[in-house]
Amino acid sequence: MKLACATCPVRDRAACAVLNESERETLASAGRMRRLSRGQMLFAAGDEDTACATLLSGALKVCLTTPDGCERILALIHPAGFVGELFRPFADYDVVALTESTLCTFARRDMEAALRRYPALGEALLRRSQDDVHAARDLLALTARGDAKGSIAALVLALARAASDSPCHPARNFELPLTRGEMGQMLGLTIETVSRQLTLLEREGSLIRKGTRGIELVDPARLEVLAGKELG
Amino acid sequence: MKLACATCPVRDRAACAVLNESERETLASAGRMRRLSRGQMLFAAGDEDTACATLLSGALKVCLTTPDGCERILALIHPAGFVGELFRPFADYDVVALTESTLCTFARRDMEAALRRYPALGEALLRRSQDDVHAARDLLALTARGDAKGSIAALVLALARAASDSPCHPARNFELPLTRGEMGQMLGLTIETVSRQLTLLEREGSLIRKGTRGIELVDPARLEVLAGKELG
DNA sequence: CGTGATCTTGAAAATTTTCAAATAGAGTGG
DNA sequence: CCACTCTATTTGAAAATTTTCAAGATCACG
Repeated sequence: MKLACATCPVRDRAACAVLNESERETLASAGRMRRLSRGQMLFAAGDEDTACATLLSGALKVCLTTPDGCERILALIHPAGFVGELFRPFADYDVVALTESTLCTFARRDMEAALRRYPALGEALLRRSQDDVHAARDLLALTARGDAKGSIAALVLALARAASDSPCHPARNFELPLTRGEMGQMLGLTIETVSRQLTLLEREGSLIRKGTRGIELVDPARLEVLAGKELG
Repeated sequence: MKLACATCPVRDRAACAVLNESERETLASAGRMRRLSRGQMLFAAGDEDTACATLLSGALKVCLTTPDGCERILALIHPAGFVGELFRPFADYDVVALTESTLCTFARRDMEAALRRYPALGEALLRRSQDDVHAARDLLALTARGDAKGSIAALVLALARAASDSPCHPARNFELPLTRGEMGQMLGLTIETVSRQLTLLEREGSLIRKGTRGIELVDPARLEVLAGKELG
């Protein structure tokens, strides 16, 4: 499917926002729109013909599957996010849709060409890449602190922020895009530990579970304290 | 101190290697050489006049200090590595020398100007930034796997590779650039656990401790197995 | 309204942390 | 060069946390 930048929901937040109309048009002609349903894989680790993509709506996970079959989530991608690795012969990670998602994809060579043609695009991708470094480091700071409750609190807050329209304030009511198992994979905890900690947070009155995926934040401030103010 | 690119030890591996002689000369005139001894801080989190730097020799750690004073190491920087965040008003992390180190530093505005003037430099930094993403994700994959021995094994291997001249093979004998506490800060473990796991690895015959910091790899293959082949 | 997957909960087992000392090392000043 | 001191490391044992194993309970969906 052809791209429709005119109606693109992340038109002025995505990396390509730095391009002018005609530049954008040129780049768009090399791209293709794609729709994924939950669980569908966009790229697989080891793929040779790696591509890259901007996420328009939905959510993706970037994960590593170890030889023994256990999966670890390394990053979440939200709308306007860019995914795919330039300059590398193979993809290193799997990228999978967490929810119904739409994105526009580009062959890597087309993106690399555009990058050389439009220096501003390179700068935009550099900014975005540095944001990825931050995100990975924030997740790192969260993980393995020997404090499961704090990790879960921080993750819930981060997901609440991602679900919110306003950039800083967390949504009060939202749906978790992750299963318990996926939350565990992000934090290095088991499903059972995640479940138990959520139960504890509910008993304490910090949040209320609404069905399996729904969350209502009752006392975000307490979560902040538990989280130790980490994970922007 | 003025830069001496002609004798720079990372002259053709650092980001500035993409510049030609005259371009490099121009950039160099904006930079300053700096020498740090172990424990000295290059940047502190919250600094406003953030700068950036290329490491010529030695090693740096990038770390986050939580409000309650506990420190977490998010990345190690090795020679030819680039450190410092463009495009951000404040530094987010502390950067501290692990060993005697030399580096050349640039004011952020000078580097940003160079980046716009020399698109190839932007591409080089983008590559490097993507490498940082990988490094952070690899560390993430390592951390909090509920398997202290495997984490330590992988970290020792990674440090052995970093200490080696050849890019792929680990050094057989080398000095750890990190204290036990710092290793723990990287992996989310306590000093005692790190120490105990090293003792176990020695008892198993995987390695030999030589003094406090020295390591001889006796059975790297076994470490690989324990590590689960992670952390490039 | 089944049916399979996801989630919750319990209890025992394993691992890690904590607390407390003892040892080894590095650096300093005499 | 040595003794001294301060810091880092190792080790032990108890406490705390998390994982594992095992059932139930719930949910989503056809």
